[in-house]
Amino acid sequence: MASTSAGDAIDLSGFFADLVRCETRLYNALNDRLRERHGIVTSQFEALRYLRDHPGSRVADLAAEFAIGIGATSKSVDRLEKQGWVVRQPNPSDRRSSLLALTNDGLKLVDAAEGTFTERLAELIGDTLDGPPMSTVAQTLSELRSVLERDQIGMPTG
Amino acid sequence: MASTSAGDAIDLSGFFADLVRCETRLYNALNDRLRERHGIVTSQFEALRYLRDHPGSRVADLAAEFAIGIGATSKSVDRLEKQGWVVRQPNPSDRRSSLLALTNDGLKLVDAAEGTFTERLAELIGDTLDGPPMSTVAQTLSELRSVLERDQIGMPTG
DNA sequence: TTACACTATATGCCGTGGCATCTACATCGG
DNA sequence: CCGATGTAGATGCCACGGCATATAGTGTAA
Repeated sequence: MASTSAGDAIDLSGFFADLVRCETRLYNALNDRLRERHGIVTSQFEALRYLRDHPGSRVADLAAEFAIGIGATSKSVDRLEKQGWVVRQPNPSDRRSSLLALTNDGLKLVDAAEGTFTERLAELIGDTLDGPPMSTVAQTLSELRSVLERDQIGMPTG
Repeated sequence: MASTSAGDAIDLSGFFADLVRCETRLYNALNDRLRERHGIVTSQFEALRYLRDHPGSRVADLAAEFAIGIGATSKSVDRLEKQGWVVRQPNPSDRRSSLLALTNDGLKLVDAAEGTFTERLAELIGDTLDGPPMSTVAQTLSELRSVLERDQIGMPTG
């Protein structure tokens, strides 16, 4: 009687624990490598990469992408700006907000860090989990993410 | 030529992004509900549940479970102790460390919060993703977690 | 144009984690 | 038993996010 069409109810707590623990350890491991080689951490790399790939974004766009608060995002941009990797440019169509852009240094940094990031990620999971099961996981997480984003689940207040 | 035996190389960066974003949003959503109903956040719930299920644990055991530093864990235990949910008991076999135990209040709290946690988690993912794909995801993440833990990947220094 | 409601984001205070450091205790070789 | 080395965890300083609040700037309607 194993494996009904709906699947025997999954241990959601266990699943969640595994999800969080994988995320924590991968994030930590990537932080170590990125800090060592480029002096940034994963969250900074992700922000810079997002800005490279989405020119003209505003603070609110970053916040929505990463599901962190607007305030936190603003401070995070302050720090990137202080390092000279990002600039706030006046937004001609709304003076309340700024358009964010990478500097040349910022661009060089992301491009360099991307190699490190990808390589380390492959070491961490590419070599270990491969093939069909991994595809399923990737696709399922992608769907779950879409649903969570569609329903605005887990967006911080500020 | 789709679907070779190793699977066409997965976009690891995309997978990682989905993993992190799902984790963030689920964690935030659970935080909101737990804070509202029990005045704790997910990390505290997880710590209390671990202590309930692993009596006699030490600070280092918590740190290893959650892949956070010993120092951070010590401070986290301070806060739980200050709330009256946990006590440090002298460890008869090693006076450098303490054995951690839940108080009665702590036990009542975890048991109550567990219902909220499980229920909210089911709302968030149980209803959305069900059946075989989800099983595969759960099992694969569980394996990935085991490998990361076996190799001590992503353990903070302090 | 003036008032009012709304929106984008900046800022302050707090909780929490990383990392470095310090201390007490444990352990091992002699 | 003694000194050297190792280990558990406590603590200080910093980075960073949540949340509440403050400040501009925008849009709308009278």
